[in-house]
Formats: sequence, structure tokens, C-alpha cells
Amino acid sequence: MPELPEVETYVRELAPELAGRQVLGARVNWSRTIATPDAEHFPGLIAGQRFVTFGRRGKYMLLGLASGMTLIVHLRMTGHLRVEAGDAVIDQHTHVVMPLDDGRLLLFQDSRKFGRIWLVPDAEVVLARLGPEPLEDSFTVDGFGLRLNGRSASIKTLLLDQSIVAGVGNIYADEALFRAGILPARAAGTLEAGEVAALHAAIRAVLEEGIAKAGSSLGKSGLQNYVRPGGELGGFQDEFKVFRRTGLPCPVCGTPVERIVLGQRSTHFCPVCQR
DNA sequence: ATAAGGCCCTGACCGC
DNA sequence: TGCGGTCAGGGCCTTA
Repeated sequence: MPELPEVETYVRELAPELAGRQVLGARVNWSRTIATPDAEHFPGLIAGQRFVTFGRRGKYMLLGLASGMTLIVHLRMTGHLRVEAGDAVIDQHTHVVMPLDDGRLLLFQDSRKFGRIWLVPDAEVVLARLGPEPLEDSFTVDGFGLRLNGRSASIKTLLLDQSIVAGVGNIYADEALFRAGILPARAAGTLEAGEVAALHAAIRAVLEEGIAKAGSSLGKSGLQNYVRPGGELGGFQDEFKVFRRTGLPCPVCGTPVERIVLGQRSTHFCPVCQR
């Protein structure tokens, strides 16, 4: 699943491909992909726009345009944004086709159709609910602790809440909780100060390691939820300690990794190393 | 305000 | 081999 490290990799690797390129127009094959404006008006509004800046906020890709507008892309589960040759085959999963001024095509593909695209004058309107960026100074131990204080929901559930901290998804939540030695089912408000600090540090560590490995590529047999824009796989899936390792030995103590469901999400942990 | 559950989607997988 | 049922899950929505 594209989470913060995967989206960061996307932005870094797409930037050199798109910098200075102009979009000539768009064909929308699945209208719900376009969140803002509506799919009918999107082609006219994107035509003539030129990419100048590249950023990320949480799991949102921010493609800044010379007009001052921002093309925002959220890949959700299975979205892919890639630049391909002008004669590339447009398959049934390609929901938006944007020809570029160099003859290539910017494609948005998404088999699950959960991904969304916005073209807006003010990106903040779309991003308003997001909590702090975990790798920036605005994400502090104290602020994190305040957000968890008094909450009865499980810490795992709150790590997935993008208003608590932006960019953490199911993979990095489980891996961060393992590294911090905290059981995912713990009520968030019961974490002690030392545990909050350990989790804060673990979140940063797993995200940074994820970025260094260009993200996590996983998928059931062949179908990858995430591949880098150029088609290569990420490498962080080989570093998982607990995620999707149910029944396999904990790399620290050898106890079989357990799986439970929290907040309707698969959750993996070591019952001995995590307390 | 918080917590819990449903919904959107489709490909992979499982059991019969 | 074919087929129906189940699972995966990010973010948003509704309900209590």
C-alpha cells in the first residue's frame, strides 16, 4: 500500500520526469477518480498547465503548477501514476490519460478505483484535516502525547488516523509498534511517557528506513499494490519484522507472530516483545 | 468529541 | 474447471 515512504519515492522519482513538462489535456475514463473539479471540467482546466514544483503531505502527492494551482494525487490502495511513451497501451485500469508536450503520456492507473485526483487553487483545502508531518520538527513527542491522552481507542487505530500523524498506514503502524515494544491493542491513553517517546522515535525510524529502501512492494502473487514510477520494486518488504508474518518467528525472540483485527485492519505483533 | 461500523472497488484466493 | 464467497484496506460517511 502506498504510505508515506512510497509516496515520497513517487514524488522524488517523478519530479525529474515531469519538471517543466506541460499537460496538453486529459481523457477521464472513470469519472469518480477526479474529486475536484468534476470530471467534466477537469480536462479543460488541466490543459496548458506546467509542472514546476513537487512535494508531499502525508500520503498526498502535490504537483505544483506554474499557474499556482496544485494537482493533488492520492494513490490509496492500488493507484499508480506513471509517465509512459505516447504509444503505450491504455488498459482497463487506466482511468486518466494526460498527454504531455514531449509526446509522452502521464497515466493514472488504479485497479481498485479508490485513488483520487484534485486540481485546486489552494491545496490546503484538501489537506486541512491532516496532523503533523512525522519527519518534520512539527511532530513532537509532547504534541503526540497530547493527541493520545485520554483516548480509549487502540494505539494501532490512532496511528492510522491521519489527523494524529500524517502518512502512517497499516504497514508502518505495525512495524513502528513492534520496534517500540508496544502492543497494538493497548488503549492509546494508557501509554506511559517513555512509551510515547519510544513510539515517536520508532515511527520516524521505520518511515526513514522505508524511504531509504524506496518503499514496500507487496502483493498477492504477481500483482503489486506499489511499484516505483519506473517499474522497479521497493525493498522495505524484506525488512518487515511482523507485518504479514503471521505464524513466522519473531526476529527477536522467535515467538510466532500473531494477527488480530483492530479498526477493521489486519494487525501483526509479537506477543512477547510487545507489552 | 469519540468510537465503531459501513461503504467504495476488484483481483486473488479458498473450498466445494 | 467452474463458481460463489471472502478478504484486502485508506479515507470518508453515518450512527450512537
